[in-house]
This record gives sequence, structure tokens and C-alpha cells, in this order.
Amino acid sequence: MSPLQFYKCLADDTRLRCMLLIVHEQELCVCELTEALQEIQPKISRHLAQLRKCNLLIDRRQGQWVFYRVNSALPDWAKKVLIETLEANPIFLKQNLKQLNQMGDRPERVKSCCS
Amino acid sequence: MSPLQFYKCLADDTRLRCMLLIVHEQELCVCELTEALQEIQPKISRHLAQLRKCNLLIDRRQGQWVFYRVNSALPDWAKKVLIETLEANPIFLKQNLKQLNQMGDRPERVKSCCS
DNA sequence: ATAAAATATACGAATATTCATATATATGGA
DNA sequence: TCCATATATATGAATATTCGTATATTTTAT
Repeated sequence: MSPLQFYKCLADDTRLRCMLLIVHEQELCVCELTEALQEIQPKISRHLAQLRKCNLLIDRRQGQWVFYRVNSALPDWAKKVLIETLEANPIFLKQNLKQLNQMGDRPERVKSCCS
Repeated sequence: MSPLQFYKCLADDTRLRCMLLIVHEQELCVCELTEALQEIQPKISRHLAQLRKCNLLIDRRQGQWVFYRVNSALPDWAKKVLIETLEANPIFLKQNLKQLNQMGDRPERVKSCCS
């Protein structure tokens, strides 16, 4: 993970919000991110695909849903950067977290071992 | 300093190298960065101007030279991110530091109070 | 005052990125 | 099997970014 590639991934509003929301929530599916950011689904999917290709995120399918989480294989410095950015900038995500928490019918998480 | 603007500044090879070199060296002038990165001067100047406009860097003129350093008013999280990125990625700057150290006739630093 | 060195900026061309829309794929339920 | 939901991808248009070149500005030395 080169620092340049890492920062290019974070240099887009949609991708940065998705990353930080996922760091905050551990795991989110596409429809939750679509709701939290109030964006159309293909836009969210496209950016998530890019984050997956660059190994910042990994995905897991659970039925009809695909959940994304931070790739635990990320180098420590990159994980730290994400956490520090999240903790120091609560305002940045405020509205998105509000939307997420207002969302009804959020899909239930099932441990991947039992699905 | 919004996290998005901060990461956009770091999402370019020239700007990222300049920032990390300056963090490493405290202060560098345009001609030193030009030499360290082996790039033409207008390209370096243009990117430094952008980093200055975004308040990541401040400049100080000393005679014919203009020295750039990290803006001490940067939020702590941003300073931390820069230092952690630098410390975790020595390879990224290796060649640039080599060029810098091989450079002859580097301008002398004079305290700004006495210039 | 003139020249040389260091730096900054303007400009159009080239390149990269992002977007909305349409459509494809995968899953679960009737 | 057929349909609805969730997600992914392809495509061309729109936008943003970066670049090299030319030139302007500032400073120092002669």
C-alpha cells in the first residue's frame, strides 16, 4: 500500500465518507451507505469497488446484501490515519450518521460462519 | 481544514513528496525540492502554491530563496498523519533524500529575525 | 542600470476522474 | 419459474486536474 495510492483513495468526498463511516460502524452494506450519504446506488457501488480493488476494504456477501469492512491486512499506519481522522472530525460525518440512524429496516448482521 | 481538502492535497505524487520531505527536513526551498524530486521548477512551484493556499505550508523569503515549512497552525490530527506517514514509509522518499543530500551549494539558512 | 539566479504565474493542451443512465448479475420468496 | 430487491458494471459525457512552455517578478551582484 503506497501512501500515494492510499491518499488518492481518500481524496474523494464519497469515498472518504464511506471509509470513515465503515471505520465507525465496523461493517456497512451498500444500501446503508446509499442511505447515509443520500446518493444513488451505482455511485456508491462504483466507489466501493475502487476501495476494494485498492485493498482498503473487503466485502462479504450475506444473502442479498454485500457488507463492506476495513481490510484488516491494511498497514498499521493506514489504520491509524483512518482512526485519527475519524476521531478528530466528528462534524464531517454528523449528517451521514444521522441519516443512517434514521434508516428503517436495516439488514440484520449474521455471523459469516452461519450464513 | 476539512479532511477532504487535506487528503486532496496529499493525493498527488509531487505534493506528497514535497510535504513529507519538508516534514523530514523542517524547511526546504524551491530549488532544493526541484533537485530532490528531479522535476522542473514551475511544476514544483505550482504545487507548493497549492499547498500554501490550502494552509498546509507557509513560506518565508530569505534573499533570493523562498523556504517552505509546515504550517504550525495545522490541526494536530493532520500533523500526526503527516509524521506517521513519513515514519512508516522510509522507502517512498529514499531516492529523493539521496538526491537532496548529493546536492551541492545548498543555500544557508539564516534566522528570519536577522535577515 | 543591467544581468543572472530563484521563484511565481498564465495559458492552452493533454490526461485523469467522476458522473448519470442503462443494463447485467445474483439472491430469495411466491 | 417469475418477480422484486440488492448490487455491480459498462459507456459516453462532463468535469477536474496536471502538464510543459512562455513569461513575469523579485533579489543580488556587477
